[in-house]
Amino acid sequence: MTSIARKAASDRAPTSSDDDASAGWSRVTARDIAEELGISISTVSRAFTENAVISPRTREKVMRTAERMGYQPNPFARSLITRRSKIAGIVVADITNPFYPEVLANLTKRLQDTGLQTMLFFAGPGRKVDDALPTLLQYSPDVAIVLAATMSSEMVSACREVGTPVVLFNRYVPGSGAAAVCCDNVDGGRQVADALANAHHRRLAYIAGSPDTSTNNDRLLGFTERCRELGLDDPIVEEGGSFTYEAGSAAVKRLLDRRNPPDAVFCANDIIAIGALDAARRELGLSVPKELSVIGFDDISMAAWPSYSLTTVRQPVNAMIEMTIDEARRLLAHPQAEAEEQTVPGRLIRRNSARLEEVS
Amino acid sequence: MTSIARKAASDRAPTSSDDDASAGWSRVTARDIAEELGISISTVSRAFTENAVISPRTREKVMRTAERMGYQPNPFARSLITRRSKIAGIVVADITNPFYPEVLANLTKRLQDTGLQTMLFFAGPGRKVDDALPTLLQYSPDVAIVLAATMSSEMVSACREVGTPVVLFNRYVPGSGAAAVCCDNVDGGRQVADALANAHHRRLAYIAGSPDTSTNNDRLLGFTERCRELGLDDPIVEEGGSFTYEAGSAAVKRLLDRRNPPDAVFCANDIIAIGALDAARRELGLSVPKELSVIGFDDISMAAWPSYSLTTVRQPVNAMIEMTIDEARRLLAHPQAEAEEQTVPGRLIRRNSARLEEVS
DNA sequence: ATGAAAGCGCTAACAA
DNA sequence: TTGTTAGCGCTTTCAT
Repeated sequence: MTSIARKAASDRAPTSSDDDASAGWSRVTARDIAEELGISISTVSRAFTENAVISPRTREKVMRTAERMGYQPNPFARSLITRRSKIAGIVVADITNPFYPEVLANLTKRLQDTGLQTMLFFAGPGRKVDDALPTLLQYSPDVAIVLAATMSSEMVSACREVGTPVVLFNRYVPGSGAAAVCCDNVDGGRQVADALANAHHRRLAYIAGSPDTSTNNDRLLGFTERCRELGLDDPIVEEGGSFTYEAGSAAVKRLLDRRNPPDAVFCANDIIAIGALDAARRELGLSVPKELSVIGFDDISMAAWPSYSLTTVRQPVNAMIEMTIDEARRLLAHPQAEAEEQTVPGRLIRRNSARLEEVS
Repeated sequence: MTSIARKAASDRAPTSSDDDASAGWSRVTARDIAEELGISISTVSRAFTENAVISPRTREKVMRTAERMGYQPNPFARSLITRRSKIAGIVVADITNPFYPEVLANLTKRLQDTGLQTMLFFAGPGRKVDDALPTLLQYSPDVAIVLAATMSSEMVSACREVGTPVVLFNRYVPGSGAAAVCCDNVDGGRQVADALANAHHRRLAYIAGSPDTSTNNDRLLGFTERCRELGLDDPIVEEGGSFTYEAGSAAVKRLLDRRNPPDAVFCANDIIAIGALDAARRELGLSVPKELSVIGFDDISMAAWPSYSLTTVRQPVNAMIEMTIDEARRLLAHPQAEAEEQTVPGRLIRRNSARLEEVS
């Protein structure tokens, strides 16, 4: 059967049966282009391969007919051979924090710029990251990027064993073998302590987010550490339980219900801070920042909204994304390279939710 | 060369050269399982194929060794033959509106429940949906889902021609051949007009979002339509220009700057409404809802925050997601079926940003 | 119920 | 510079 006959046969419309579940129409393949041009399939392939030995003229010819006939190489067939899928698997845990949609969007865009497409997986309540990974690994992505979540060291090893490096974004698991890109959360906590101390706040509090997350712990660590260095009392730590508005709102009420309430609260992230700020103002009738200073972490776009004007530690998202991509590419190029845990400093953005000294 | 030898050869660790760019280690294949068990590759395949003729005992045996050896079928090789990728391509345009991250998350989860993995593409400023589609189509997804964006009819046809049905979420393009799932935006607008009229508001305004979006136009259409039916003046239409906080904030200021300012504004979505509400309260010193009623659309989680307590039309997100999935499956099963444009009614959620009559 | 063989669409040696 | 050949890992007739 000639290929044209084959094509015609498969080109026929699906049967008229309403139950027809045919997968649709046949696509244009390299073979079609080859036949159209009277050249070999390999040559067509070469036209689409960078650095392949092929005369510019033939390549040009191939590209034009490909364009005309609507041919695009089949990435599945290709990756079967090249053993590179050109796919990045992204696992997202917490999409309710507005910080992450933006990261996801920009990360995906930048990945796409470097020729990697994104397969998306959600972890979250009832869906552990570890559970999502077998499915992810089926697609042998060239890299797995995990946003705001951790995974077991065993899973990281499993990934590397099948050749998929893992990059954690905004989390780290020391000794796991996973690369990690984080804002310097410890330093961020310290910056806040410094700023608050300078402005003569003396009763400091910290509203925690999800326990056992490196972001939460490190921000608190730096904050406490610096308070001690400055000879201040340890901050009161109020467990929020999660990185949510409600957590912040409830926690600040408990905090201000104490005999000796704080005059400044540092919150584990912006959403908590906004919840705290709203509750302080509207439910407790406090004036912010006059009676209470509130500081967050992340600098999500809401933080700049006039009604919040939240003082916060800005995470250098774009830099972090670039580092993530660089690390991914590095690990891809050198599979047995050591995974690096990298950190970028954040910067305190002074707005109007905290009474701070003017910076000179 | 025996396959064991082949395997051993490819199993060797990458060379020690630091420049080594090998793609990693070889994975377990069906062949490995077959050899381990002394059966044929076909049988291994059958064990993983639902409704395949295979004895329960063999299947069980295969599954166990697969588990033990860490074998999972390669979806690329599989889809090369089956001509089904088990992939859903999702195109997202506007991730800054908090409505969509949640949709994306839940949609992806539900898709995954039905056995479809998600490939993610971002459109947006400078990246038209139409531009993202060729890449998307390369992966021959079983369905393309477009969130909050439109595409050209030609592109829709191109998709269907290669067997990929398109489902638009929260947009529609009549006559394009794309299926669509929307909240009933016209009806939502009408509900708002009714509620406002009942509460004796007389000077109504609408703050528009992105022009030329069906969501924006239909909400306004229903609102205006119903105002006329009720014998009210046409609402003042203030162009916001986009579905953003800043747009809402700026628009409401212009609106209240008029000689004869409105006593109620209906906003094209919640983010606009929140921007309007903040500006009205904090920049113009108005009391909401006493001096101005503000109503939004979507019911994002922020709308319920105490400081906003936004009255809004709730989109039945989960229902819409189910409909999207159902439509996708239907189109998949019957490739030549007519694409349907479906609509679900929204519901007005009465909170405290609008002065409305009590409902009986 | 199972195996052998063909081939999905492509790339990568190897020849020519 | 190009064509030929041999698969990548899998599913699917067709025999058995």
